[in-house]
This record gives sequence, C-alpha cells and structure tokens, in this order.
Amino acid sequence: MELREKQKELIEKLGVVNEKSGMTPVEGRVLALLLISDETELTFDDIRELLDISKSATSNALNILQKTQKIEYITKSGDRKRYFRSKLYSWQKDTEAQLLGMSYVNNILKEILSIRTPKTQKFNLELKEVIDYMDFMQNELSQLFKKWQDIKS
Amino acid sequence: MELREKQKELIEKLGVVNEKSGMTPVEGRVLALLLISDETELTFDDIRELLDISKSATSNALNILQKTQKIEYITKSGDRKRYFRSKLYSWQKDTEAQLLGMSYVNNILKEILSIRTPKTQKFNLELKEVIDYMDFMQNELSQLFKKWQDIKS
DNA sequence: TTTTTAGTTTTTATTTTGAAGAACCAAAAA
DNA sequence: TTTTTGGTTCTTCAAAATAAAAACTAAAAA
Repeated sequence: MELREKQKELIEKLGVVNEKSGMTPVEGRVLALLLISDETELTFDDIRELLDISKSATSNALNILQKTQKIEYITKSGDRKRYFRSKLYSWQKDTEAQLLGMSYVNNILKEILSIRTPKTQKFNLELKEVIDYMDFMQNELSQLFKKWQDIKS
Repeated sequence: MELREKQKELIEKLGVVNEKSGMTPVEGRVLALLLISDETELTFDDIRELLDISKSATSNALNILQKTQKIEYITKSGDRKRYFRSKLYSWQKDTEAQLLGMSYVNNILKEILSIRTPKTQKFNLELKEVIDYMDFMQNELSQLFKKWQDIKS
C-alpha cells in the first residue's frame, strides 16, 4: 500500500491541527491517515508501514485514540487482524464538547467575580460583561445543536 | 502585597485552564493573576513577587501575553514602571476566534473530501455530513456574534 | 506441541520545554 | 559621571514527552 504525494501532504497538515488539540504527532497523523487513506479500514501493520513508525508508537497511538473515542476497530471473520477506522461523527461531538467547554471557564470566571474586592467596580462590571457574553453563547449554542438535530431528522 | 488563600486557589485553577489552551504554566498564572488580584494593574515586580517566579520567567510571560493581545500595560506620569492589566475583552475575542477556528479545520476536511477516491461512497457521504455540520455552525455562529452586538448597542 | 502472528509492555535514547540564574543594557536619578 | 532602576537576553539545567528497539505474551495455525 502506498500514499499519493497529496495524501501525505494532507496528513501532515491535519496532523498539525490534531497536535494543537492535544494529540502527540503520531496520534495526530494516525487519525488523519484514517480520513485520507483510500482504504477507510486499516490494520495495525498498514498504519505502521504507511506512516513509517515503530510498533510501540503505533500501539500506543491506537490505544489512546480508542480511549478518547476517536477511532474504533472491527474484525472480519476468518481474519485475526483488527481493522481500525475513524469514528467520523467524533468530529461533531468534539466540536460540541469544545463549544460547551466554555461553560467550565465561565464558571471559574463567575467564581472569580464573586470573590473580587468591591473596590474595583469598573473592572468587575467588565468581567460581568464577559460572563454575560459567555452565558449568552452557551444558551444559543445549545439551541443550535437542537436545530441541527431537527434538520437532520 | 499578598494574596488570599482563595485567590491562590483560583489562580491555580484558571492557570490550568489557560495551560490547556496552549500557554506555559507561568503565562497561564500571570494572566489569571490579573483577573484575580485586588489590584487590577500590577507592575513587573508585583507579579514576580506574588507568583514567586524569576525575572526571566516574568519577562518572557509578559512579552508573550502582550504579543498575543491578552494583556497590555499603561504608564503613570512620574513613574518609570509599567502597569500591566488584562485586556478583558480578549476573552470574548478568544472565544470567537476559537469558534471560528473551526473553519480552518473544515477547509482541510473539504480538501480531503475533494481528493478522496470515489470508491468509498458511504464514507465520503459521512465526511460530507461532518463538513455540512461545521458549515452550518460557522454560519449560525457568525449570526450569533451579530446578535450579541445588537443586544449590546 | 511448536511456530507464527498480532500486538503489548518495558527499557532506553532523543528531543523539547520550561524556567532559573546571571550577565547585560538603556534610561533616569543622583 | 556614576549609580540605580526596570527590565531583557543568554546560558544552563532538570524534567517531561516522544518514540525507537527489544523483549515479551496470548491466541491461532501448523
């Protein structure tokens, strides 16, 4: 099995994006590979060869990507190998999680506001505005998610 | 100058969140400090002392936070020191940037779809769905940003 | 039962990061 | 002019992350 030049290029590009969201380089490229390869289901060894990485790096990356729900594997009867594939909808879920992750930050900001000295009125008001903004976004976003569900059904 | 126990606690908590968004520990804590300290404008030395970090760590963190538009400084006449403060609205801007950053990923996904083999129809359709979802979100989000502007004016 | 396959775990080496310490520098004060 | 203040830059170091290599293991095949 071989990759076209364009495919290699896109794996690097998406790999970097994946790294920025907290994956190791190998994890990022494995996940990218599963979107880009002509075969959508690849074995341990396919992945190792295509990306030219060691067995341990492959094993670790696959395990972490499974734990974090980004990939899964299937088996084929009469074949001992596992075939790994991208859980495509995880892109949606990740996006949602990211948008909703805002609420964690916002709760910290609320806690900060609640213990701030009352002496810095102007500052506290500005902080309140940020909090209001995030509250607004959270609300509207959860409505958006519902709206998309409706469109899709 | 001294910090209350509760303040220290919140600096650590927000610091960790900041680290997750790509800052170093010191950067994350400096930025948090400027939201949490009773004084909203702190000098180089205030920051160094309050967080008990070295001059170099302080200098580097302040420079990076300025470059990334998260803080700014003012001066006071007859006083050589710089007074650093959080650009509070950067929280809004960052949130927007983060939401819009989706479009970069989405463009990569579109590029991937465009070079995929046509042999994997089902997969390609699923990928298309992810792309459509992200397009939908981007559109709706930019409307939301406008809606907030309107509310605020 | 032995061998092979498919992968995992452990050990080791390499690279990267974060931050300290000290030397350095420019502007203002003395 | 010299000293002090308010930082910046350079060098070094320790710790953490990444991944290679090699040893290991369980299940299936021979």
